[in-house]
Amino acid sequence: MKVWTLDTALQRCEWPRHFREILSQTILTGLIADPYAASRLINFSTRSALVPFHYSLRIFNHLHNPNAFTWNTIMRAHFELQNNPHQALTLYKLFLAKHAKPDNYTYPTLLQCCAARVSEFEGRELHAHVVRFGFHQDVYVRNTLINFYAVCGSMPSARQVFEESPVPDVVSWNTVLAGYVQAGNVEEAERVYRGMPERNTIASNSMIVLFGRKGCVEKARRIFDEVRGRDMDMVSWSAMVSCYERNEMCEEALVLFVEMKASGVAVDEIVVVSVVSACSRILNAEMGRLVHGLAAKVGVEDYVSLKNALIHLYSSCGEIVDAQRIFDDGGVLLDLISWNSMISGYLRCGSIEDAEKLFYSMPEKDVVSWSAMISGYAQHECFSEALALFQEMQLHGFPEEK
DNA sequence: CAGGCTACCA
Repeated sequence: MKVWTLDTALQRCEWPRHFREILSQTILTGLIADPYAASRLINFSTRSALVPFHYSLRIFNHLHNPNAFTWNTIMRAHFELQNNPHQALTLYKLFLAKHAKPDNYTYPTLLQCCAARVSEFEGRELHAHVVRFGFHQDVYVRNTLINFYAVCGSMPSARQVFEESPVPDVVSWNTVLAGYVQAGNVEEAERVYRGMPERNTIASNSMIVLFGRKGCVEKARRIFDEVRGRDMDMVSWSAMVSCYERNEMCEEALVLFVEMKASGVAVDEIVVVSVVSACSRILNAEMGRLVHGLAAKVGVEDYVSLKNALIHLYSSCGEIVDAQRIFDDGGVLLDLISWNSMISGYLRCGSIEDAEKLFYSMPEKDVVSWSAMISGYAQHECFSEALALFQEMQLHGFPEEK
């Protein structure tokens, strides 16, 4: 069996049984000992829904000399597929212990793991490894480093990596800009934006978001109109709609959304959430209902944030039955926010008992759940209940934010 | 053979 035969077989693999046959052929012919062939196999198995993750792991554990590609693949699978960045970093330690040589694809994955864990210490250590192994000139590595530092709130370090880039590309610029946007640093963000060799949609969208968060609606709109002349995308529209909504300019948000639809841009769940929120603010259940219908038409009804926005909308408009229907039909799609929204909704409508029932049957509560219930009691002049619950909260406690 | 940046909610 040759590697190209293996590749062809994998391309045609459609069933778990096929995969097991291919695997046994690879082992029987001894091809599995070829690191390149093994890497093809692992790459396929981690990406394919046909192969359970633990099965891929078992294959990996039996390989004698996996190459960097294979290690990268299995580390990335832990992060992206298993949502376990910690395990990816643990594997990296094993990787080094086996004296395997990392390549230029190794660090982007690992730095993303550190960013996901907001683990500044580990990331700085990786940065040192990047330099030691000579990958600090790689623009992908640099860009993930910039992003990592930005996520950890270390903009000076992010800036330094950026400044020291021999050849920053458009993603480098966008990443450092996004860092300042996330930090809410208007001055530096504007400086970076102005200093860019050329404007691009992603950078402009970031600026719209930043100005929206800072209440500079006119500035946001100016950027939006600039982008409009070049190339705008769904994100530009969503960012501008959200900017209006956040700054309580709900009419403008709705008008822009209508314009967006008319322009033929696809409507997705994210912009719909902003529009539903705008309807909540102005207590316009009828408009919200239309948007709800549109969401169903474009097939984004199951999106949990949309359900939450709709629960909020209907319960704010006194249409508690509609809110309740969304909650009751939500099933496993619901999250903590859904529960909190439904409890607040009941309380707004004066259904203290329904709120209580839900509160006590919650799978888990956070600080919002407790304070919603406590202030709900207080607003309905159930002062002794409010006080009792407050004391219970202090005894019980709640999990701290992440 | 694969990797980096932008939009939403209580």
